[in-house]
Amino acid sequence: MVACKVTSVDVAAKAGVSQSAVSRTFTPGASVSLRTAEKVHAAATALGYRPNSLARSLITGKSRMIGFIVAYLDNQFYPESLQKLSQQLQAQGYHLLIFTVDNTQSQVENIVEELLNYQVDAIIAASVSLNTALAERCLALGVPIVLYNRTQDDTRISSVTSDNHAGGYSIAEHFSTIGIRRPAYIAGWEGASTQRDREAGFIEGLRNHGLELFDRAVGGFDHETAKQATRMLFCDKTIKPDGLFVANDHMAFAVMDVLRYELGMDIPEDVVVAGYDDVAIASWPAYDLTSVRQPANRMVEATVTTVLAMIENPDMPPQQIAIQGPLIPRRSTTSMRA
Amino acid sequence: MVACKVTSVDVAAKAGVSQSAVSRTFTPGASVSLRTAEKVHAAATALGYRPNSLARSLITGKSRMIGFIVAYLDNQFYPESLQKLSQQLQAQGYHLLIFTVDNTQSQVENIVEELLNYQVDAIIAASVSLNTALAERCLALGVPIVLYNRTQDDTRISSVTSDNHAGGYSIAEHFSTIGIRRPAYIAGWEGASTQRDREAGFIEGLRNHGLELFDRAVGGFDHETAKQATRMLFCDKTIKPDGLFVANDHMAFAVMDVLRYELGMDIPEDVVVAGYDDVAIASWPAYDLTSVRQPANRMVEATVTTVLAMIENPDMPPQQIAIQGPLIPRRSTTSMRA
DNA sequence: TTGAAAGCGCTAACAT
DNA sequence: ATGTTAGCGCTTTCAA
Repeated sequence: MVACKVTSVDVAAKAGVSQSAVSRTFTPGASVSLRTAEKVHAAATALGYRPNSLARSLITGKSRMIGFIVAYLDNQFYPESLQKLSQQLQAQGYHLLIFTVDNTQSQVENIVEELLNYQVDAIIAASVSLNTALAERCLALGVPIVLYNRTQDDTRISSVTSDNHAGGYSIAEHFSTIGIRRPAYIAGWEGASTQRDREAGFIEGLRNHGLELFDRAVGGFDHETAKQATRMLFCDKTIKPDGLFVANDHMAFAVMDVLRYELGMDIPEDVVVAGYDDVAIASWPAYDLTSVRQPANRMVEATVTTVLAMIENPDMPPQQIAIQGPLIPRRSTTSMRA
Repeated sequence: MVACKVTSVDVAAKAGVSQSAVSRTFTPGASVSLRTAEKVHAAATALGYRPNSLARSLITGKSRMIGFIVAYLDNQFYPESLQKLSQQLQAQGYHLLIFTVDNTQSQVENIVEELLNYQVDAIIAASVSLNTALAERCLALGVPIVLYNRTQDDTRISSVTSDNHAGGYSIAEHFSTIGIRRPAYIAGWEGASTQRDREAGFIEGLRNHGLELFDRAVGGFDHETAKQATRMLFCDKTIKPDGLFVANDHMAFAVMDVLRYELGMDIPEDVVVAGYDDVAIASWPAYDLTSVRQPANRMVEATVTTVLAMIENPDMPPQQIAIQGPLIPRRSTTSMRA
């Protein structure tokens, strides 16, 4: 019943109409009479015909595929974002072509070139930055590109993030309120704009509340590295931090594990811990981690809107969208003593 | 420097060769002289030319895209698998076109149709099953399909799983060894083959060790539902289970949270808990969960090998691969009393 | 090794 | 509303 390769010509023959009639039947908004459409549909169903998206794309110049570049799939924030993105784009008839990178710059370059070969209608780059040459190439080719959870100094590049500076600031404010005296910071990968902005906001917030950074270590957005960073901050120290802002939740969980299970410290009695992202695990009672929410829902919505708008209108000016997220105070910074 | 749409014709003109020469230069294994290739490459670089994958696919009938259907991206096992899959396929010049579903059967159907329109070279379906009609359509179209972490009764469908029956059995064995008397089970979504096999293995293992299932509830592979299931098993009960096998780790974490923080029970003193998958979080000290490892690495390797082999050779017989994974005993089932 | 020519399956003018 | 025709950018015979 189902043939191997059925083309619109086969359907046209069976339905007794022209090949273009078949094409029109499967083109939303084309002018076909009901009678013709019915005949075509009948023939198509009988033959098991489905239009070839690739051939269509070749002509229209639109593939309805969007390239998605992502590096840190072990950080729950990204699978969550990916799922929402995929769902929303799917609803609009777009699909994600996935490219994973290990975040080395050279790899990103090759990946983008390959992406462009696939004639993707746009690129969403999550958790990676593009060098200027690359960005310019996409711009020149007229392929819209939106950074997700990263910004670039180059303002011609659109981006969607949370307000990382404000988020870092609000943690400092919170630390000041609960009486932290020796605030420390565990940084993410230092090449990342999110890392930079969160730290800058935190430092500024501390300063404005009469505090200064007591210590700092680098966790590189990586679970293991974050553990090392924690040990550095606490082992063989006579004076230790009493508050820790960790650049993202993913690392904060590792940090809490080391503090509790290696160093035998109590959170929040001995040290308070705050993270960033508010991923699902943060609210699990085992961690109950104070965090700045990155509203994946709204960030994804903004990304979808921007990307689709840029596809529609290539002359749209680039957008730098920073979405405010609330501080979610939880037990990791809430002493029971009070 | 970089034009908007550069075709092989432009490059040919600039290089002073025929368009086919350009095509050959970019076709691995085609016969081109070094001199021609150099001229072409120079012209291509100058113009910023990149071959159009879509046009190529239209002719070759190979898109080098593989459709990936996935439902449970909040269960860490899937992002982890997705990342590995993407990396390995990328290394072979393939890329994943993502389709997310919320696991309603009707949605899967539409999705597969759409996938086929994109002329994907194969389909990998993670955590979903296909009805027979759908499977037959793919088979008839010659599109290889591999189920990942699911099996189907229809043996014409290839699949890669862990040995779920053996895994469930090994948990029962372990429970027997540590002296569990009232083993209970929290099931996943009951339509899933993994759920069915894990439970069957568990029950059989219990029976062979002189035990029988004390109680059972359904968690549907969902965090919240699993919490409810736990409450059902423990609230208002005079006799409670002393050992809990939860159909996957993702649910087991929710179960442990309820036991500890809602019901004030100690794990493993009051009740032991075991999961399945051995996702990263299982080894975090906050949970330290006994689990059956699903070796994502080897499962992905098997999947890639199978998929690529089927693309190469359409007549390859279907494979049902079940990969053995060890039981990883951790503190959640290891009493300190001993 | 190279170029000319014929399509891959479809859309989009253009006529009718 | 429908059929005819000309490509989209490329690969692949076929001759040379």
